[in-house]
Amino acid sequence: MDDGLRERKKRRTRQAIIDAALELCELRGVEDVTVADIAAAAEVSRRTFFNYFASREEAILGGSRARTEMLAALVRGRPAEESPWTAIGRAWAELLDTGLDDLERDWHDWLARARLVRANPSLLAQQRADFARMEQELVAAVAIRTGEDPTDLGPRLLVAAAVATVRVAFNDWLDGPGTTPMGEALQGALDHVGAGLDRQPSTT
Amino acid sequence: MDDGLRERKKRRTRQAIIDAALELCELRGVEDVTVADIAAAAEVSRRTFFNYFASREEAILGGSRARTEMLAALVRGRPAEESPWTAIGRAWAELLDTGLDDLERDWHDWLARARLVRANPSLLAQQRADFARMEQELVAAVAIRTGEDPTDLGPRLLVAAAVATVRVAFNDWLDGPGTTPMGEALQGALDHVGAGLDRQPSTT
DNA sequence: GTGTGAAATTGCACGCCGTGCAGGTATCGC
DNA sequence: GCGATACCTGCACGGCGTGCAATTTCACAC
Repeated sequence: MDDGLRERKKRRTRQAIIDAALELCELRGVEDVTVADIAAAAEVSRRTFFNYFASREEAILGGSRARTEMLAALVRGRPAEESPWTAIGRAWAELLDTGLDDLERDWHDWLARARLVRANPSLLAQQRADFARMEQELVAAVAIRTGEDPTDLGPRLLVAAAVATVRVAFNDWLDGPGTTPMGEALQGALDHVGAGLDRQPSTT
Repeated sequence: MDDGLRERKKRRTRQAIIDAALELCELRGVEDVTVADIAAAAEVSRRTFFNYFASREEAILGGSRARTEMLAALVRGRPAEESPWTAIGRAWAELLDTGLDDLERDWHDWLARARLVRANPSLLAQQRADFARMEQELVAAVAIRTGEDPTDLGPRLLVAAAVATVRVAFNDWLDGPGTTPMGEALQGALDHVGAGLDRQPSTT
């Protein structure tokens, strides 16, 4: 993992910026936090902030890339006999179980960020960009599983529908009382959509 | 339609800004066009530009709101016996046929903007915001059709999948040779996804 | 046509964002 | 130790988006 002093310092600085951004936003509201504020709280210069993140929003939503890559890896690791749709659902379950839930703080921060986005539309663009990246990663992962080309329409449609489903289910879960585990909500939505959507309500 | 001099002037100004933005971007590239440039080309002050559009990107992608509302209206107008999924597909076909195709210039500009977005990722955020708005409008329209609540999970999942499908199919069509009409490409993708995605490739 | 109120346009100023550049500082490999 | 290299920092700059007050333009009644 390249554990020189240099790399460790960089990781610490990066995390300090992410933490400072989240904390300040929770404390004072997203709109009242400037890059200069975050940089000061993380004890770096404003210029250094931009060496780590391309925008204020990227720092606030920080770390989504790592989670996305983990999800893609989990999809690639699912048994080959699972359909792509099922594999994506199971991979999400794995991510929620092992990737986040035992790291208490990660899970807490994740929820905090999700609530920030819901409360503040100015972060929506960044979140959608994150979802777009997730889509790309998952298309690649699915294409490897099925032997298709990542530029084929099939896997792209499948993954786009899956990501859209997860996004809606996730937001719905956030609005709810939070009594049922999120994994179940996700799985339910994926089952619902995966079974086909072109049904008359009356034929149900 | 409120045809005072005032309103007509406002519409003309708005359209002048949209046209100037698109033309300058096609001519010099999106990154080399500032708000001041657009304002000058449209013969308004920079400040007035911001009275009409909240951002540079909004002007470049201008007019998407009107199309979205037309699409929602078409969905509401589809026969009640059509499933929501089918209704969305048919509404899109109608929009492509009557809403755009006979207005030659609209269609041309629409394609130009789509190519701008593909060539320049800085516009992606705005395009995604437009799709998000479309999702909201369509959820409302579908909920009216089915008598469901717009906050229910069902219509939101259905519409999210439909919009994602349209987005992917549209981008795929843009990359292709353009020989087959776009309406067919859209319909094919919607049929594919609507039939259900949780299938093993081998069972096809 | 003329006055009056409402609405739109404009210029100005401001704070913030994101980036290129140049010089200083810390780390690495040897 | 000691260059080479990567990183941090301050500075300056252009561009964005907005509040504000002055000014122009339009609508409407008389």
